[in-house]
Amino acid sequence: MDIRSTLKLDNQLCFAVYACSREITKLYQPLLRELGLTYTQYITMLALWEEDHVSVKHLGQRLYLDSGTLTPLLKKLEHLQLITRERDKQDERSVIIALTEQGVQLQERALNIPEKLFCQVGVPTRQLDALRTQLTEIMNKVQLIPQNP
Amino acid sequence: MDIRSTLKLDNQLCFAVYACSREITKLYQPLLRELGLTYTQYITMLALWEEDHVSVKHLGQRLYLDSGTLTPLLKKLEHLQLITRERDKQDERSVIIALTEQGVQLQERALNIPEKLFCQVGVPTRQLDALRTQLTEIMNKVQLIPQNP
DNA sequence: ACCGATTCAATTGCATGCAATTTATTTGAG
DNA sequence: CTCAAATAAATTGCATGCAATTGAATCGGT
Repeated sequence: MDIRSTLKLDNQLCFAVYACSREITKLYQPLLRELGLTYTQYITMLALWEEDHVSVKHLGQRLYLDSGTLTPLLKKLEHLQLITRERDKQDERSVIIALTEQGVQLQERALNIPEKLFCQVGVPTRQLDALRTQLTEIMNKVQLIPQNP
Repeated sequence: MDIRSTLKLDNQLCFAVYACSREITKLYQPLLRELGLTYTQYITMLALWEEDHVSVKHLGQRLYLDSGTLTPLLKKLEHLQLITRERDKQDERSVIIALTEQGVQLQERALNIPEKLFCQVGVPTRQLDALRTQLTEIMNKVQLIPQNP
């Protein structure tokens, strides 16, 4: 087999994941626009609806995002009055993120989003679950790889 | 089942794809740094190594990127002397991207990247191929969904 | 208690992504 | 042929992502 075929775009898992991620994000846009959220803001709200009153660090570990991305994003959500940001009294280094009443209530308007997406894409649940499981497995493998530092 | 469980982060295929994409990109970073390329620049070079002398529009369709992203990125690759950008003589609206000699030769130094990544992640080829196939299927389904305009 | 190492969030700088608009060029209906 | 519509790239503006650095607070060994 030609060694160059290993560099073909359609043979790259990385490209399939990368392109798929962006296309899926675009699919969410019109639904999220109704909530006044961007995709990353939506993902952040998902995490907070599951677990409220968490530190920026904890949120970052959950979302695989660092403070460089989260700090401005959380300031935006604060400005939208969906969350509050307060220094942890026990450890002033940490900032605790908490949902406001508006933030809690927004979940009601988000409840039908997964169903709408599912209907649009039209792929069986079993297949979606299998895909998600495999991606999670890859994630876990990648996590174990020692990084440079 | 609790309807709210459909909003759980770990149940979202979108989040799995989104997070996995970013983690995989990070895995490429140290290898691409040796070539002096960013991840998106690398993906663009992959497309050009397969098919040279293509328009920005064609490249965009291949990579699922628009001119807003590609124009500055291609200018950067031009500055790195890996490609040239020239107006199409037959249709002055188009810009034709072509590899320079340096751009062609860079492929040699990229040939071992897929193998290195494969060894790092340690997931069987069969599984990676299956994953890629499923992602491609989702991509195709998503492509068929009529967009707002 | 002290102080160097560590931790956490914020900041800075750079590179995407993409919607929306603009500019230049081409197309095509009449 | 002519001009409005369509097309391609570039530009603008905004929102990420993330590496690297900074600043404030805490930890921990002595």
